[in-house]
Amino acid sequence: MPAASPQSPRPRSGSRRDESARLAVLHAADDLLVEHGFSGLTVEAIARHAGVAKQTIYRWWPSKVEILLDTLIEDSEKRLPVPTEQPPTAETVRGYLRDVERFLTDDPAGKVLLTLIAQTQHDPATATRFRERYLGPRRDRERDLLTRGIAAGAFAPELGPDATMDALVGPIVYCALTGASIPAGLVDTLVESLLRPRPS
Amino acid sequence: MPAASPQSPRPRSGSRRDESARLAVLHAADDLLVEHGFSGLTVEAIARHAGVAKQTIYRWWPSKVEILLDTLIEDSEKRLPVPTEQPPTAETVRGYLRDVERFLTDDPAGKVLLTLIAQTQHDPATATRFRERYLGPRRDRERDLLTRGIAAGAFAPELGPDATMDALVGPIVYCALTGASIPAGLVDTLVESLLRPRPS
Amino acid sequence: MPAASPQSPRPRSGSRRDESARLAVLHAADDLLVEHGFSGLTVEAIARHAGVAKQTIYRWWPSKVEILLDTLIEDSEKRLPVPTEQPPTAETVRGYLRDVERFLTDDPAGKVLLTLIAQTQHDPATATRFRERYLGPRRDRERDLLTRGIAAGAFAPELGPDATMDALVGPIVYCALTGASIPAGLVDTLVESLLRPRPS
Amino acid sequence: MPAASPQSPRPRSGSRRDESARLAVLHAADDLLVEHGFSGLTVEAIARHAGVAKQTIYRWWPSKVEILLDTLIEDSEKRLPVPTEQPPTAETVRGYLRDVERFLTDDPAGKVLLTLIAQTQHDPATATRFRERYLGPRRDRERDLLTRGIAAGAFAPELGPDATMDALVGPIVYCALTGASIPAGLVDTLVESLLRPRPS
DNA sequence: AAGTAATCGAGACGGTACGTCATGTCTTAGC
DNA sequence: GCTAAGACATGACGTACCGTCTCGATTACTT
Repeated sequence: MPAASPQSPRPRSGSRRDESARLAVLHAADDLLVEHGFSGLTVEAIARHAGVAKQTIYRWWPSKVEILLDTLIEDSEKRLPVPTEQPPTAETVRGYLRDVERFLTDDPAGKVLLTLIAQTQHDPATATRFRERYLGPRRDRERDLLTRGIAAGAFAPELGPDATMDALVGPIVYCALTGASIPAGLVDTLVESLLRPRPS
Repeated sequence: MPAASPQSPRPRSGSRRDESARLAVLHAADDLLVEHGFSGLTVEAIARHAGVAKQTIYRWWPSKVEILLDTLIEDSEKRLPVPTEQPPTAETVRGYLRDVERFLTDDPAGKVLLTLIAQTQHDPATATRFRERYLGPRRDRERDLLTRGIAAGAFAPELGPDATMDALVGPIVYCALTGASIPAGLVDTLVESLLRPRPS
Repeated sequence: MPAASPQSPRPRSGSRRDESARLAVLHAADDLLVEHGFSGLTVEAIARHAGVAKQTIYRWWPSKVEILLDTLIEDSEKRLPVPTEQPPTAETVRGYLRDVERFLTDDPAGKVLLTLIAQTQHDPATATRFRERYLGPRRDRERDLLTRGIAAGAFAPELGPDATMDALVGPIVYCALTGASIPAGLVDTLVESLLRPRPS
Repeated sequence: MPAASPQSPRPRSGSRRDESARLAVLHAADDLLVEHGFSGLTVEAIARHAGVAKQTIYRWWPSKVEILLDTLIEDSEKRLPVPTEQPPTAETVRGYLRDVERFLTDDPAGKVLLTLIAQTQHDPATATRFRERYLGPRRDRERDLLTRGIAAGAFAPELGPDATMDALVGPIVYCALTGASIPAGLVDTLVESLLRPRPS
């Protein structure tokens, strides 16, 4: 559904930031990315699609990457939360990895994530912002998850928490990036082999 | 080193394809990618840098992605060959993974590989060509490597050869993509945990 | 003198059409035509010379021919008006023909006229536009001039007004096109022979 | 009819100039001019159309204008000869003017003539060559025609022979250039008014 | 008869200009 | 003060021709 419908034009806002314009932009960006890919995601197209002036976009976002970061952060807070159970078990981690798998393959927001990972390769500024606003904070919570599990004796990975997380998530992201379907049993085997759960 | 020096103009070749022009383009593309990133990699810049007419590029390459594919294929044949030892051992695979690590972190051609993986997320045509020309053939040889090792009893992974390869390579690529340094011990642990080498 | 001097950049105009850009383009086109001929009159050169973006030209003019038409119409309204005296005499027509002669040989805008006549031979679309915007309206006023003179009994041409006008103007244009100087007495003889003035 | 038919390729010529290639080029130029106008008359199109290599054209003609000059000269020698009757009468001149009218309006070669007149406005080199090779020689014969008629007492123009010729031919060319049909009675009136034939 | 030279087709080459598109900055005018 | 609208300079896109060049085959003059 297009963000801007002709029959109900968004009322002009006046002097404070227009929340409906903000949402229209985020949704338009999402729609365009899914429909036409990153190449079709031009600022002009977003503006047209959102029924918003280009300048309104440039006023609030320094680049279209930041728009995508905004949508990604909002969406993945909701649909890919890092588990906070106390204490976490191997099953907790396994569930999270399955969520990551589902997010990357089925959720439109997963496409945003993959697109941003891709864009970090093309532009160092994107890389920095992506780490600062998404990867870093998420990794903090992931690290905490593993650390608490280890402390509770739920599992005992050979590697440190960060390296373990890379080893667990890396294959899933890699399959998603290369367009391969995630092999059945991959997540289970990764958890068994790398996390080394302790029998409860 | 620039491919075209003003004082010694490349001799016009005549009616057959000009090999020196081809090399100048490949080197210019490589240089520009490393120096200025993918955004600085415009066809016009390549042409300027290589001392070549734009049309010469469009005559032989349908897009700048194909230029990068050409450089990647030539470079990774030379500097990242899939081992062909008979029979392969766990050590063979470990060595290959270390080569992948080195290729991605130290070799300029590694940047080309990461860039192309990224570009596949932005453009489906690139994804197809990248799989056809690079990923597919390489994966065939990698699968063969694992299959032969399993047959020889050198290792016994839980997963099938393709999934095992994804699980081994995925973390390395993921770290490279996110700009993280590859954790010490990662390769060793992956091999031990996922490949499950048999004592010889 | 170039239309755009670096030390005094044209102020950006904003959301309405930039009149100074329009004039800069018209003058640049004129200058380039006179200095370098029609071959030197590329859109890129006009843009460079006028200190204007190519897109600004394409936004307002569908082709460089329309630019020339604009300059021609503005200039020939000013410097080659069709006489409107009431009633016109043979002397009025003779004066107009001398103005045509002077316009074609001495005025820079005359070169624009000759260039456009030439371009109509190369491009049917130009021919149509040239007739619609220049030749037609002018011929209407010329026809009116002759018709009024005939009605007033000032002259009595054998041919109809249009044919008479062709017979009077044709030789002047032909000489200008072939680069020949207009022969002395040509205008007088044409008026005497073809217009057949009545003694007052 | 195309100059080069696929089923009967022109035999390669060998060491002397290939007459059939020359004719193929001239015909292709003519065809392309008539069909697609001067803009469609590119050297590459001529070469393609004539089944000839571009270099073959550049070997023998310095520019496409010279190709057109060649066709024009050959055609107008045949189909628009300057009368050589001794002595010429007013009727001779009238007949020649009618031939000019027919040539410009009905003959494909007339389009070549108009195109070249046009091109002289765009390129001074063309102007020079056109005068040297076409206009000059033809005017010499036209001048001779009038001079002989005057000497024989057949007519007595007010103006000199050159100016008279301009006054006679100018209107016809002007009408042809502007795409107007030549008005009925124009030629007759021009002859009567400007040539002033003497009763025999 | 062999060697030389000129011609031909084909087409690659370094260029210039084309007309289109998206970028990010700016101004105007309405709310 | 924010908005929609949109003009603007910039610069890359991919295409079409330009005029020069080199190739290998073909043919005719020269010795």
